[in-house]
Amino acid sequence: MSTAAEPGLRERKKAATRQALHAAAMRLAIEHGFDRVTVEAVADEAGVSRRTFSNYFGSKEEALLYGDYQRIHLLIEQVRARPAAETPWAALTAAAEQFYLKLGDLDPQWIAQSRLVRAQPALVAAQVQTFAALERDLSTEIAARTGDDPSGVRVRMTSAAFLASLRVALHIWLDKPPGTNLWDLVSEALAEAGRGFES
Amino acid sequence: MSTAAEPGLRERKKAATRQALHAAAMRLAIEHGFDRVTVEAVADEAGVSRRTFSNYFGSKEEALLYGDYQRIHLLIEQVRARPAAETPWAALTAAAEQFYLKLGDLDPQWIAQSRLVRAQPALVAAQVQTFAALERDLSTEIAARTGDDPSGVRVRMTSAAFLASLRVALHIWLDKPPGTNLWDLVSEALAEAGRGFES
DNA sequence: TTCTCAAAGCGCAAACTTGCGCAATAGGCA
DNA sequence: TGCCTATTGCGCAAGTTTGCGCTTTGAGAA
Repeated sequence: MSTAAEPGLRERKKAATRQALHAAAMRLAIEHGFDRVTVEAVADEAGVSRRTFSNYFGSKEEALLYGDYQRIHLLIEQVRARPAAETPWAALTAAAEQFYLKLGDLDPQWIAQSRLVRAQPALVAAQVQTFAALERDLSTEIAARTGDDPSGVRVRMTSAAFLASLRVALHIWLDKPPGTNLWDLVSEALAEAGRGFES
Repeated sequence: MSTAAEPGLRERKKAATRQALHAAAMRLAIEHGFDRVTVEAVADEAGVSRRTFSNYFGSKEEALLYGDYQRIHLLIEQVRARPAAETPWAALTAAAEQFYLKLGDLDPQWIAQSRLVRAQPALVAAQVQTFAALERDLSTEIAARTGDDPSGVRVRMTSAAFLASLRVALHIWLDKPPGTNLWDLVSEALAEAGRGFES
């Protein structure tokens, strides 16, 4: 029961199935377009039943966005690795920077394809849920750093503002021509939130 | 085609139906509990078919939260009435204050009942969508005040931070004992966002 | 007033979501 | 090694969501 211990065969299988469903959804969505993909086809492609699909994901959108979920979750874990001396916001922005700079090294072909999928209105809407689902986790992380109450207004707002920065930057990025640098937008959004809005 | 002109009988009927569906959903949810209410029952209560329900709302949650949607929308419109000399954030906080202070005058009985309904996990999750749906509207309002681009990072972030303040305060409020003052929490959240997070 | 058209209500069908219960199986325990 | 229990996969059924097309009705033009 340590922070991230032994996988165990059972959990491995589960993770594999989830990953397979996500990958299958991505593949089919890129190939045939978002709304020409049925849950049945995805489940089929991943080798499980439709019912099992629903045991893993509540909707097609969730399955597609699971990649984003994992990535942001990873980013949140990187926050923990930041020096304890850093303030929460410093740790967050530093983690975001190392995270998004690495993201730039990905296959441009793949980025272009997934961009098309993510621009789908239904997915943009669902993305909000993905980020909101991570607010608790991030609050816990921030509170652990300062020893504050994870449910306090300050902690919750820091968490919300950070995730809102990522989300807003991503939305703006999707509206811009391909090739636009995402980190520049994230960086600008974080700076605005850092500086505050009352001035 | 002025800012808010003649309703027209057609639009009136539409608004009435939407309102009737929302009211019916609230009534039944308060009476029987959120998950014992079917769309069919709501449509029935409002005197339309299930199909028509879906023409107005994408889900039970949306119908329930339509009240919140209207209220926040109203708040956004009140922002427009603030003096042009005020900065965006000053106008937003001032509008929020007059808005939430008036909200305190509502029937405590009704507040207690709707609190129970809103605490439902499915609704808390859906609430995020409700607020996100208003980000564009609010961005337009803020941009109009300063002459900025409504899609700029600063405007979008101001909008997101303001709505996040309302949302986070609301979530915290739902977790607190009944009778807690909502405006106090909103005020604190707005102050945090106003001051910024980097210090 | 009457005609025309677009929007609204709705039935139908296909797809999606979700609680329930049963069968297979991983993992712990004797 | 062999049993016990909780978890996972999945079929089924009830309920929900959504595209399509038909019918009705408000609103503007003739």
